[in-house]
Amino acid sequence: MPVTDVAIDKIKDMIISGELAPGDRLPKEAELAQRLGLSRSSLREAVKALCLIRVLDVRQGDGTYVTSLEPNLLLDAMTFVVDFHRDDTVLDFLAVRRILEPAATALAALHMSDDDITELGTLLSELEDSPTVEALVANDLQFHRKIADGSGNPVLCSLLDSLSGPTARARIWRGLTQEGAVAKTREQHTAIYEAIAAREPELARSWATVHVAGVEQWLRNALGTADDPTVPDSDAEPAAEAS
Amino acid sequence: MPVTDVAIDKIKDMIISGELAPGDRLPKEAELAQRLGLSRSSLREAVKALCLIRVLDVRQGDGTYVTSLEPNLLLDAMTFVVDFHRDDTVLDFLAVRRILEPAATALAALHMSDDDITELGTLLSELEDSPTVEALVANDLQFHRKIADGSGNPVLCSLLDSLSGPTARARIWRGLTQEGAVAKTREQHTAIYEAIAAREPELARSWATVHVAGVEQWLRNALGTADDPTVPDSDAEPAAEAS
DNA sequence: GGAACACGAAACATCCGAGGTCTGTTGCAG
DNA sequence: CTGCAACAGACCTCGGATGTTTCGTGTTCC
Repeated sequence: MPVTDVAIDKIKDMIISGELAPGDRLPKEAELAQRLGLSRSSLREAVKALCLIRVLDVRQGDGTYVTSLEPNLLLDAMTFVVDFHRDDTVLDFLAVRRILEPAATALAALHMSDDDITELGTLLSELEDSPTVEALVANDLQFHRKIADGSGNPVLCSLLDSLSGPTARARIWRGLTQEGAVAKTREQHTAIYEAIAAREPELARSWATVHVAGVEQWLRNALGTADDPTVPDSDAEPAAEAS
Repeated sequence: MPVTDVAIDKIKDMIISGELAPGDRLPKEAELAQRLGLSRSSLREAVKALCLIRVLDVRQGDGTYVTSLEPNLLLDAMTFVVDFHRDDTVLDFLAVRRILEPAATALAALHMSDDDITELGTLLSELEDSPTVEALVANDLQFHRKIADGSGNPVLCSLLDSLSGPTARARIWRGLTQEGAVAKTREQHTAIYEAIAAREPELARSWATVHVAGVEQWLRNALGTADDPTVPDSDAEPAAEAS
């Protein structure tokens, strides 16, 4: 195993074992390199990798620190990963979102504060009648994020946020607007909001299901998949991971 | 922005734009470094970071390649991230699993092949009466993974796999065995299996819910949280990241 | 003729040392 | 006490030298 990977594991262990707590500062490059038994160059590779997944945070002129390690921070790094996926796997991501979003919406109907619900309503009314695509995407993102946040579970919130990354969503919206489905989507958003405001978790869940399923259905058609929407290819699925 | 981060974005864009397809080989270090306008050292940091999240795969003596970019590969990197979380956030992860697992189980009842269901049953019968903790964890992991795989959605499968990482699960099992809950868990596993075999998605979903909720309940008590199980701390959540 | 071995080229792994840039602190002047 | 300037510490970037691994090629032996 390359020394860099060893260094990554060592640093990981130092954090998990508690030797390095969130917010702690790491020894300086030269010192840590000597302690782990490798050169500064190799150590920097390890640090950079841990930086990408938001475990470490380096500040030039200051030092290298362990981040807060909060779920939202670490899960946010997943957005980076989701960006790599192509159109043919977007449906799989959307299917997961179809599971999580209704659950989050139902939780939000139970746990959201009255103030947050008011803000949710404001968000809806802020949208103009003929918004730009950018405004639509931004508003849609905020709306769903606020609900996810209202579920009270930071992991669930971050996961949902990552699943429908800006990239994928922008592309979807671009297509939706071309078919004039904006009004329909807005109606559903309003219905979700009202269900949450009425503290009706099951109603909110149902509307969320309808909402996501609608997007899924549209996307499925747009991608040219004429299969039964409820039955993904079960037999046609090759056994991967063979080797 | 550091040149290394720029390089990461550049490489990312090359992949997303299709200039580099899955399985493609990157130009050699020196060449790519010159093309991106940085030194080999800095480029190596970028490559190492992309390597950690399984986007690139470097083989010494051969070259650097783009991985298959399949969901399971990329989501597997999340296991690394989950490892960093402490006990106080385990409940949040478990809550998400409580949402996903029943859905996956229901899907499995619909889509799993007869052969796979047979294997699932074999898995259950393979477990001895007084298994070691290691055997229990391994068996439990395989059981749930096989169901997740049977959902037909690779994203859902990988996500579930990451959520209940070996570390957290091992710790949970260690505790469960101490209270003699093994028999109960096995009964639930059997019930889930039978529901899937009977092609009863709703029954399978319910058993899965019961199963995960049981673990959640036990863990909540073990952690000493006497709060209302259905209401996470919504108001008590401090606004971190202030600075 | 085919297979095993030896050699060499290509590419990554690791290290080193020098110069640059940014940040936080310290000390002085107002 | 406040504001500015110089200083030291820490990370950033670079380019080259050397080691290690892999793959392809050509040769030799059976």
